[in-house]
Amino acid sequence: MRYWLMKSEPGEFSIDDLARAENHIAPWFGVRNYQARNFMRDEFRPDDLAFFYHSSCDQPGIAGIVEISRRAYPDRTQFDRRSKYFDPKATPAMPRWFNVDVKFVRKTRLVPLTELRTYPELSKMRLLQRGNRLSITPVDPREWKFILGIL
DNA sequence: GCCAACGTTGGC
DNA sequence: GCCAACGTTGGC
Repeated sequence: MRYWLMKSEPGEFSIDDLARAENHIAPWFGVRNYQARNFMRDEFRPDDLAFFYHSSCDQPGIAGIVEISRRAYPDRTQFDRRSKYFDPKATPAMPRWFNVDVKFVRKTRLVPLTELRTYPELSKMRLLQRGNRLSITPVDPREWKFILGIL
């Protein structure tokens, strides 16, 4: 079982939106970065856990915990001409983008990015590395455990 | 709104 | 395959 961190702009999709979703499950669509895609497509497994991170907002930080509930499958927004995630080079026979389904586990207190940066235990965390923009990053089990301890 | 740091594109 | 130009992310 592995741990991850997944970024979402709460204006687009927040932890509360997931909590309100039917069965507490929603697709994590719209990832259009190859590295992030590869993590989801090749390494995500059902039962993996992830921090739900709110980005590009007033208070960026960890907002909740989710569980992967379905293995990667083609992201249907890539085929939708009206979607901002439309990709003309993708075809159903040769899909380019994938998403997983995530299930709401719980909300946490909002742990701000600025707070995360203060802990030496997290100094190696991928999220905190300079210039990191990846919307999906692995989380070391020790880092995961440490963060659970400060919630 | 700014801008650093990346990622992607496309000409050669 | 190189690399300049351009686009995007995301904190501030």
